[in-house]
Amino acid sequence: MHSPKRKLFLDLVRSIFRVNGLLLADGDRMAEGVGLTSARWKVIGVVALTSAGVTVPGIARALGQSRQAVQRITDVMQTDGLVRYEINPRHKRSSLVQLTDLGQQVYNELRSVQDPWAISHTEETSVEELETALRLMQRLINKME
Amino acid sequence: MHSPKRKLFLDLVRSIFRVNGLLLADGDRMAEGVGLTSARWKVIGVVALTSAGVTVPGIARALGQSRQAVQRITDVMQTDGLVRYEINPRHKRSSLVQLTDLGQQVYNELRSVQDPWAISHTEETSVEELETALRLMQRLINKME
DNA sequence: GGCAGATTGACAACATGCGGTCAGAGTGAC
DNA sequence: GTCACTCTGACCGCATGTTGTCAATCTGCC
Repeated sequence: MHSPKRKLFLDLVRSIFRVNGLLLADGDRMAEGVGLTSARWKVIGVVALTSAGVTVPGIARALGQSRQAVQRITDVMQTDGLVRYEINPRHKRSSLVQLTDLGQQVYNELRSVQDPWAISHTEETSVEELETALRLMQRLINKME
Repeated sequence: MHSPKRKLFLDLVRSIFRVNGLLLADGDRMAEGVGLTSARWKVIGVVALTSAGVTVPGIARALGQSRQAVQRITDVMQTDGLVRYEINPRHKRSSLVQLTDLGQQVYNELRSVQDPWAISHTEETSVEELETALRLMQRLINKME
């Protein structure tokens, strides 16, 4: 059976692999100026949005990654002074990750680069297209996770 | 300025990261039965489509990856008897990668698992949605690469 | 209180991707 | 032919992600 959807979907899968790689490369270039990497601005984005602090496994769940991978990133970011670990009143071993002043400053700088980048990549794309694509992706996520 | 596109796009980016990870996990599960990994069926797919044989850098360009990454995969696949290197009449050092009989057989098995998987993930999605998403992704690829 | 099961941190092994570098091989302009 | 440039294979180091395991901690149920 020659389903046109099958080919379309596999082409889409290949394009996702490709865009993923290009986004990481683009992200690294953008983050370079502020001393970050793609992996770190993924993490810093989650931390910045939660003023109360977040545990490492919490970040991992938000990103859909393993807690071990996130732990390694946050450990390095602590060494670099971007985040600090605070005592978690609700868990003796699992501390809360919070941005330091430096971390907040870096996040602000990141935003000042990231926002124009995001906008420039959507100039030729309508809101409807973006919504359609996003819905499709979220449907896939729900199916697969 | 609070562009709704900005947030939509960043949400889309996050979903791409997530789907990429889930696809690799799904791919590994699927490929497990036939003794492959995600990285290998990406490569085997390119090789299978070119009966004349392809060079390693050619596969890398097709996948948008570094030739070093592909080289390592094909070296392992040669050891496992899935591909063989043939003399390239047009280049003394860069040989052509071709599927062995075993490789062709594994590719067929892969297809028999991959096709139903692809179709099952598009049941609730229209051709138009798939085309819109694919166009959007390809536009991004052109912008970024 | 006590116990089973889930969560977490720490550590390890491993796969996959990137970039850099070097020397050998092709290519094109002159 | 020669020279500059590009492409290629073979290394290397490194970042990021996965999984597995173990012990400590938390949580919910009895």
